[in-house]
Amino acid sequence: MLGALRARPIPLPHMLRMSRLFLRTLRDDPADAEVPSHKLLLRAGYIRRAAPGGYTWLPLGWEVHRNIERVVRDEMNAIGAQEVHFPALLPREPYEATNRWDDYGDTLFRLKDRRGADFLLGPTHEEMFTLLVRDLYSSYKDLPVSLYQIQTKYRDEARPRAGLLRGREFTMKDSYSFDLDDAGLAASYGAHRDAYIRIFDRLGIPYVVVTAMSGAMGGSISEEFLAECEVGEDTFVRCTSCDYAANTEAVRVRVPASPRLDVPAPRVLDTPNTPTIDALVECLKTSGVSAPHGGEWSGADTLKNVVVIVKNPDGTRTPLAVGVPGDREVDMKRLEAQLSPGEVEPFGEADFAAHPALVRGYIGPDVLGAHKAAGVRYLLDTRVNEGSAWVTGANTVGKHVVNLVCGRDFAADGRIEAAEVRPGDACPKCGAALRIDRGIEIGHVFQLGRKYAEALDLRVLDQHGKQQVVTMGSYGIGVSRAVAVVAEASHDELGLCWPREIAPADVHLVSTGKGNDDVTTFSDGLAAALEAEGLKVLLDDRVGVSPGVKFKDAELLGMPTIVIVGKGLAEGKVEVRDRRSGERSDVATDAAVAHIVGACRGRNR
RNA sequence: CGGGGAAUGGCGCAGCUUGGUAGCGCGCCUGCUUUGGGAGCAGGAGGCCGGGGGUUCAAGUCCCCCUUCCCCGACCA
Repeated sequence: MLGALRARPIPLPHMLRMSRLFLRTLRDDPADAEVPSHKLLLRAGYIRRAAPGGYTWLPLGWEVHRNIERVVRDEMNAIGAQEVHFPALLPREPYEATNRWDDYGDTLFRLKDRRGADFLLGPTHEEMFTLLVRDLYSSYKDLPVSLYQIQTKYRDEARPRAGLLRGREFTMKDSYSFDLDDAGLAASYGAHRDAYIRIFDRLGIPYVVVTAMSGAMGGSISEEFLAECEVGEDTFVRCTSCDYAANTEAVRVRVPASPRLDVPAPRVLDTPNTPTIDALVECLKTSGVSAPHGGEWSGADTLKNVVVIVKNPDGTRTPLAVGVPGDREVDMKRLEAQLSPGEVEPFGEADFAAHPALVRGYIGPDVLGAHKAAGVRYLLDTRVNEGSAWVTGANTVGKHVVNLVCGRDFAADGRIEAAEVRPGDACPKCGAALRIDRGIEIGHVFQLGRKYAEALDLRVLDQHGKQQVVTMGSYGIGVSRAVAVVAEASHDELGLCWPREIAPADVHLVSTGKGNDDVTTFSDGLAAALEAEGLKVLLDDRVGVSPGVKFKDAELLGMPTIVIVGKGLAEGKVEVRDRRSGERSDVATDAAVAHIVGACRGRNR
């Protein structure tokens, strides 16, 4: 009877034995995975989908996750931040006090307990941290302080996708700084920003720091760490000459002053069948009317007035007209970011019916503005600057106005950045051409200011015994997302290639032995010797699995160093391969430990 | 939330058009052979065909509803 029980070798402290590891790799790509990180993490047995937008971490995946946590903790502790841990299940009241119960919209996971009381699953924890500090601290002498946690966060995303890259449950490190004054906040912010740079460098993630909008969080100065990534969801601009980089939502266009052209008085033209900019331009070209700049008419000479509905958090709907150059689309993301927490919706049939002064395709500034005929607030894009001349709708079907000069012939209720940004546009900092790239947000730092402290009454006594509202910073890193981002940044056609800092093991030792031969004995001894040197070893000690399968698995799993003990042993050699470069070398058995340790310590990537 | 595709064993897929015993490859189990690039032979286990309603003598297959997944758009660590 006892003989029928499987032998259970006592594992060395860190040893991962594939014969016992809870792992099943897949030969084929899962059908519902699209992006490389999702496919590979699934195929290599790091994660498994358990719910819409929710993933189970298998042993190797969780190892990577913990390694990333370790790097994050290292660097957070190094700047003096202290770790705490809140519940993920939170009461409604604090979020009510800051209005985020409503402002967060449908993305907030709301639920009720058995008595019908409202709860939420935390999407971020500004409120809880603020309350915690308020409860315990009341003096300037207690500041500054920075607290952080590594927590499971919940967002009821409209569309979870791409595996770990955007789930509804994910792990985030969020930290919060508390300072007495703006200089202190700037220092805390700077410390976090520097720590983030060290963290992402250590994780081997290529990233760009871009200026960002603070969005629904409120606050002012804000930067995002974007991993450059083709499958990323953020679009950002970067200067081809200077160091300017910004999220497209946050780009602030600088338009040179318009030349003071001597533009004739405006006049109305018959422009039949010109509800679109293209049709209008064609019509102008054959109209005999010349453009104020003397050149040929183009879409850039037209002023397009787009009407949208702004849906406010309280449910009310306000129309808004935006004037942009006709050759550019309104970038709804940019627009919405500036109207936050309002949401932008298209102006529908019913809305046109409710505003008869708005003639679709021929809307002009004459009727736009809070106190004009249509009663619609009117904002002009930055590109429509003072003194510039335009062709625009005459508020009558088939008619447009030419030579309408901004400031001279029309005005708006204000300004807004609404027009799309395009590659080649001028950099707001140095004027060189901008390029546009995609990235995925892996970190976000911003100076929250006093919004939360005010809403939740976080004050301390200053040196003069006066109450001062504390100023806060908020800093996030997507930990689970980082796992996918590293996989995205670091793989090839064969599989994953983990940077050494976060790999589940330093060495993947492939033993082609049959269980009771020299190869097996040597492999076990080598693995133990490497462990004794402080390396983590994943030992493929499976018997009856062909070498080809083991090689494929080693490449798929992605440990930085692969050691093969097999037929070379007869000549006293083992093979050492670098997973990333593919570089391989035969090493004498008696030099193997030193060589492998050197390979693992010599480079850190 | 709009538009498009899909859901059949752990994974990849066929079967649906034309209703009638649920199949193939991989993986898994047993035995023998094999052992440096996802092995061979033989024998097995494993499936309320996403869920619910209908039509029918009979539904994986036809009809309706729901859920989930993927892709493209609107939103985020």
